[in-house]
Amino acid sequence: MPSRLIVSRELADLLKLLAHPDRLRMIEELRLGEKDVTGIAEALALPATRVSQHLAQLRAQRLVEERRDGRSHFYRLAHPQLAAWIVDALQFVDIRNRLDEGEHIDSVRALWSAQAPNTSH
Amino acid sequence: MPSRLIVSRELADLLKLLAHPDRLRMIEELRLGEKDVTGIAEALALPATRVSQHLAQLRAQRLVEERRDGRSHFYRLAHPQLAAWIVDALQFVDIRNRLDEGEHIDSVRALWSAQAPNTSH
DNA sequence: CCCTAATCTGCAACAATTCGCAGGTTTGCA
DNA sequence: TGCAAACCTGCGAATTGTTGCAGATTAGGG
Repeated sequence: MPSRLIVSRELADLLKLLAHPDRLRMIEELRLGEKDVTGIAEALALPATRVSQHLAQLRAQRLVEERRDGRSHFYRLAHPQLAAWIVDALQFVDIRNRLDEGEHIDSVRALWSAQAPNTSH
Repeated sequence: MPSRLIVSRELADLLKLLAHPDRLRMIEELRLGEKDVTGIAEALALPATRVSQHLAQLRAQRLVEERRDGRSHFYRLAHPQLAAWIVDALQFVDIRNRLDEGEHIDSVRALWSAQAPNTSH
């Protein structure tokens, strides 16, 4: 009965997929709704190719869903609660000597989930 | 204000640390209380050296705390709620064609958190 | 003091991930 | 049909992660 082993591998694969700064920001970016590749790339100041590669990975494990409209591909979170679950992880990051001195965990949490600083509109 | 970038990197580091089947099982193993290196190694059928290496990583990011008693080093979760948070991630793993057909998410969840099958006592 | 148990650390080989770039596909429009 | 916009995929080089093994450390017991 190696189910336990199997589950630990599945979980590890999921966490590995999430364990990249760009992908985390992308998920956070999709928190409020769908967005197309170019939109994500601009919001996060990343090359569109990289965003596309990340999206392919997220898509492969069904974390995002795609909708095509003309030449644009819109992506949305398959599980909207994923973003909230990720924010919950902040309680486990080691605060000492990380995050510039004086920053409080709650302010960081608020900032992370805050609306992006409107790169364009 | 690159705080957002910094936070995404911190989160990614944390998830990267968790994204290993052995380490996930170790954390689950510590869910109910402290255990020494040999105890963990036996319960999970892993070489003690590997367990020690994993523990060093978890320790470095303060996810586990150490207590020494004689020659044994007992480890415990720094944040007991971490184990529950990890179990929550099961809702995001893609079920199709993973987990042997017919297995239900709830049964997997129960199995994962169930007491280990007593390898020895 | 010496031996052993329990654990830790350093290192090298191997494996996996990341990322840019080149080239391909699909769609809209003239 | 031809062209350009928006995306996707394949590939190779550089980086990063994993793991066993050999050799320290630390502590208990003669």
